[in-house]
This record gives sequence, structure tokens and C-alpha cells, in this order.
Amino acid sequence: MRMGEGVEWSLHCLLTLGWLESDEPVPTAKLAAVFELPPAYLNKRLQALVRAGVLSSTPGAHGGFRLARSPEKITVMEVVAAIEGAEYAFRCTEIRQRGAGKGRPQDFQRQCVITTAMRKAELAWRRELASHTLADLLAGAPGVAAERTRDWFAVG
Amino acid sequence: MRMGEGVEWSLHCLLTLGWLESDEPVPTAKLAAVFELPPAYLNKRLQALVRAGVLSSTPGAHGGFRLARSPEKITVMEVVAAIEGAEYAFRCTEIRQRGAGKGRPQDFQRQCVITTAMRKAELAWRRELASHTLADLLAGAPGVAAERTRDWFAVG
DNA sequence: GGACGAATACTCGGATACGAGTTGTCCGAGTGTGTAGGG
DNA sequence: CCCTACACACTCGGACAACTCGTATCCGAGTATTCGTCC
Repeated sequence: MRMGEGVEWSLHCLLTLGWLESDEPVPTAKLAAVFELPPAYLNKRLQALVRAGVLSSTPGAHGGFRLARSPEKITVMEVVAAIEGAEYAFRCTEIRQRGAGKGRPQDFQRQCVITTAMRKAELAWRRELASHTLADLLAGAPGVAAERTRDWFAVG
Repeated sequence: MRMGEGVEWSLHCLLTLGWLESDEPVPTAKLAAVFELPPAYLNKRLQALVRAGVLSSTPGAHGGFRLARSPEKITVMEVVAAIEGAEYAFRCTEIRQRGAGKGRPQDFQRQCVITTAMRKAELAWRRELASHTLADLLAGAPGVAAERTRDWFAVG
């Protein structure tokens, strides 16, 4: 089980946007240059964040992306769900109803214990991710990181 | 992010072995027939459980697999780790040290806040999975399931 | 009749193809800007 | 001098390939059984 790189990319970009505290939209090319990422692919991921309502995009010249909400209202869970999808990682395919259990629908009213256990674990994971906001991450990072980012944008 | 089907298959097979309560090893073909799964591929997954010390295998005629330990000592976490791998789903590639942050190793002594948050969430997930043993699942399932399984093996 | 040995059937184990999903790239649609021309 | 219309440059957005990982399969290594033969 592996999480895509897009999550790391997205969160770092959101941190960058949070540090800039600018109302000016930032284009994909600039954000990609900060971390030396492929611009077109990063753009694809940022689009997903727009669809999720985390970012807002402005097309045209001097366009780009900006935070759609204040960092306090953006949770890490939202970002992960926007990039990786909202489905559960464990998906029950009901193999218990095949073979030995075929043709006995009355035995399978409740979900199987395996699904229950896995879902419970995933809910704990989601709860943890939902408890961290972008503002928390911004505050938790060392101050030099914010400074460096602002300097880099001032120059470039 | 998606969990492979092997986890569901493995847990169902472990439940089956737990219900049988037999010292006789059960071959892959039988287990596969219970859920109508491809035998060869299921075998591949059971091998992983043997390597993890969850199952013990006996080759040759009348061979097969049996639980290596009592169900109370087998956690769901172990099974997931055996099938999906023990690595974390989120892997930090340190993109913060590229581009804007290049050549400043002193700024990156601690792990970044994103990695910390993700790891914390995964630990909550793992803790939850580790708290459930195979014995818990066996006890939580309806009694008719165990009965049906035993009947199916008695006939076939 | 009992014991030994070889042939056999059955099982696990790892090496080998196939397919889906993720990663990566490209070009078109749309918007703001700057400029040139006319009033 | 000011207004308007046009051409341009820049950006997002979705459609189009390449590649890695998970899925699926096959054949070889090894063991308990079974049958035949010898003592």
C-alpha cells in the first residue's frame, strides 16, 4: 500500500502559499520551480485541489492559484482526500459470499468482521489527519522556512 | 491509495483455518475453493504469511498450511504488514531540500512537519490494527459462519 | 508374512508474463495586458 | 490628449503516452503414500 507523491507535493505547495500571505495568485510554474517539480504534472494535482475547494484558480495572464480559505479551515485530511480519492483503502469484495457461502444472503446481513476492523482503523487514521489544519503545519515549521520561501519569491 | 486484495484473501483464509481447529494442514487448493480464488496466486500470498511467521507450511502429499501460533497471538497488523509490506504508506522524498532550499543542510535537521503529521496518523492506524487479534475476529463473527465452514470442509 | 525400495501422486516455492493505475507530457481555450490607431 | 479595438503573451484545463507496481500463471523441488518385490 503506497501513497502517491502528489500528496507531498500538494502539502508543500499549500505551505508555500500560506507563508506568502499574498492575495496575488501564484502560477504553477513558480510553485514547481520552488521544489524542482514537473510543472505540467503539478498543475494536474493543483486542479484536483481546486475541484475540492481548497484552492481557487484564476486563468489568464497574471493568473495562478491561491488558497480558497484561511489555513485554519483547511485540514490535511481534505488534501489527502482530494489527491488520493475519498474511497477507503480497504475495499471488501464480499468473497465470503462466493464458493462455500454462495446462495445464503440471510447469513450476510451485517458486514464481515474483517471489514469492520479495517474500517475502524481507517477511521482512526482519518480522524488524526482531520485534526491537523494547514495553520498547525505553518506554525509548527521553523521560522526560517517561511523566511526562506518569502526571500526566494521576492528574488525570483 | 489502495490496499491490495491479498489482505482480504489472507484474513478470510486465516479465519477459515481458525474455525477448522484442525492440526491437519490445509492445502492451497482447498482454501482457494472456499472463496473461488485463483489457487496459484493465493499460494503466493500464503507464502508471505509463512515468511512472516503467521502460517507454517508442510510440503509434500497431505501437506498444506496451518496457523503457526494460536489466534490470540496473531494481530491484524501482522497480516497487513506481511502482505502489503512494513513500510509507511507516506514516503517523504525531501523535496524541500531541492530548488529554493538547496544547499542548506543545517535548515533540515528535523523531519518536516508534513512527515510528522502523516506518520502520526499512520501510527494511529497501526495501533488500531495491532489491537485486533485473529481470536477477536473469530469470536466476533456469527456462529453460523464457523459452522458453515466446518460443514463445507467435512463434505468436500 | 513382514520389510525394504522404487515409483507415484500431491504439495509448496520461486521464476515468469499480463494488465491496471500512477506518473509524466502536450496542446487548446480563455483572460488580462500592452500597443497602435483614430477621434 | 483620451478612447477604442486589436494583437499578443501568459495561464489554466483537459486529452494523450510511458512506466512502475500489483495481478495472474506456470513449472520445478521436495515429501508422504503406495505398490511391488525380496527375504
